Amino acid sequence: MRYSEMFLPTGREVPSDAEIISHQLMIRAGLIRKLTSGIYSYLPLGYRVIRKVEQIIREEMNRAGAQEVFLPMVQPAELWQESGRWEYYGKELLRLRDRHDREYCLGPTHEEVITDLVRNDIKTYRQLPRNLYQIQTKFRDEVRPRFGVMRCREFGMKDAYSFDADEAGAEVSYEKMFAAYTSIFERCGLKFRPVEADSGSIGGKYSHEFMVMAESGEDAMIVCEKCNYAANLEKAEIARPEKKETGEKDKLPLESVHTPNVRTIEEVSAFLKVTPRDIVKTLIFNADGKPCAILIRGDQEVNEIKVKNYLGINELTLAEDDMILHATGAPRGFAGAVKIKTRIIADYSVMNMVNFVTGANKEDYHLKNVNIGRDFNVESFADLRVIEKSDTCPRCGGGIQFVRGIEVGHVFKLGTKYSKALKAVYLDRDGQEKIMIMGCYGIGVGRTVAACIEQNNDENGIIWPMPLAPYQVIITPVNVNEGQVLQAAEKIYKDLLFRGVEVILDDRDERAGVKFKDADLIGIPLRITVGQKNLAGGNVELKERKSGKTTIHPLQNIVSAIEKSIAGSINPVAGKQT
RNA sequence: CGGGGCGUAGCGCAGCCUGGUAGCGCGCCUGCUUUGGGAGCAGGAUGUCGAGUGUUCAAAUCACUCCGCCCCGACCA
Repeated sequence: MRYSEMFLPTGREVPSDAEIISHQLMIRAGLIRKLTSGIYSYLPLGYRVIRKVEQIIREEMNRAGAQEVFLPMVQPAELWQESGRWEYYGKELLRLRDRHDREYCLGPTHEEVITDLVRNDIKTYRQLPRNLYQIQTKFRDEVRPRFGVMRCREFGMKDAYSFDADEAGAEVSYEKMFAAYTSIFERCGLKFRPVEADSGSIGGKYSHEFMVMAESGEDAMIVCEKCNYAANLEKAEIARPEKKETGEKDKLPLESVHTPNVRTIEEVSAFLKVTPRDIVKTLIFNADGKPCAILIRGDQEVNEIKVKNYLGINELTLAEDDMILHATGAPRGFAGAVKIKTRIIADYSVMNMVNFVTGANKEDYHLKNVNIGRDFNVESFADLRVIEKSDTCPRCGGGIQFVRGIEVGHVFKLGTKYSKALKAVYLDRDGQEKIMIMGCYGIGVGRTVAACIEQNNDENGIIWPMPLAPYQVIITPVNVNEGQVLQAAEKIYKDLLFRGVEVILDDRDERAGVKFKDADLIGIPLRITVGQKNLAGGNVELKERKSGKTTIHPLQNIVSAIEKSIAGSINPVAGKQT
């Protein structure tokens, strides 16, 4: 493409509403423009990158045996009512009505549609397993879109769904997708890692998120320094400690202390001259409408997702004042496990505590020397807290590190959540009706592009890895008014086009500096500079965007040098297509 | 949904407090010079000042209402 004919508006100024580097660069390099909050247009350069990612996804999905479909974006309410998510999904689901006043939603994901499709046309185990995928625009009415295409409302996503006859088959499907995702992100040239994650509102048993490592990432995770355990902070497990028996004689007599207006952990520890580690924090939660007490050591934090999963409930919030009053008999700030009128679940952190401090369930009083077993009993001990720097790997006991990342892919084992609700059943070998086992697998396409920029940029702009680069080469004639220079550049341009290289010829009548700056900003991996000086010796200059290294090549060798460089930096599809 | 901020030329911003001719830089157009890292000089175009209502002789400026956008929080594949 000739630069002079391209729609490629680049900018020098950093847009005022772009916070993170990828957002700034995507606007400055003319990849995207915002239409309205959380909704973006992709310009030609940006769309080329999107298509590169999509193509890699297609190749790897096909190779894994998945088949591409294209599903509707507008979906009838009935289907969502059938799965129960019309009620459950909340405001993120954009609902609309047609001229007949019938209700629809814009698809934020496609479990319902795909399950409906499959249940109508798959009847026997002979037709299983199947894995169908699509690359579609999704709409989620995010509360707060931000970071450009990283968290937006309308976004491109690849979603795949697997249907299996049994658990063992579902496991195989999951493993295949896990492997395909690994190939996809490797081919994109990203530094990433799969981490164990909570499965969120999509539901299902367990899942892995594919995280692109980036400081600006919205997700926090921990990685083990020794083994390959890595997990989202929400999910990161904490090993059960060993139970130490305390002799009855070590338990000091229970004592009630007047603590006027002393409520928070900080206030209590200061008032009683103890550390937060000596206090057991009693949090009253509203668990699907019923109160539940969660005990945890005073210096630690409850992981609400763990609590939610442990209790197997839908909604968990900290209890309102009147629920606390009702459950404890005291206002907020004085809750304790002794004689409380709720279930009591304790985090492992309190399992071995002795002679600790708690609220007294009485206004302005706390208890000292409280002991489990003697003063109260807990229903069970469980892993309910947020992992901390001082914790160790739950698998191998090694040290852990806290890192941040961008979630670009997520693979779920859905089980029968949707197939059961929507009655996606088949007949097995024995003529028995069985429910299909599902899996679902997503990749954020736009987000992958943004994540790539987060990992590959410098003060001059984007540095595309070759597999995602919108163009592989840019030819920069230093001065288009010098006939020989332009002619030489045109010749190289035609030769490269002929060889199938994706190339831009910067034929604009601009000063060299402007062209260099633009070439760097839009991040084309290879730049051929054609200038009077080198040309006099029959040479041109090749500059690598990533390393900044320049090499001089005779005119007749430049095309082969380029082809060699490109071949060396594209990860081809391994193995044959199916 | 709660808190805060912003809306003035394509982009980045000043002007508003203290009402009276709408400005600056970049970009854009024309000409001349320049030509290996965002050139110089000269000339030029571009605005419902987010919208509406009110106060006033007079509103970008003051008041009220609405809309949009951004940030923090809550929420969230």
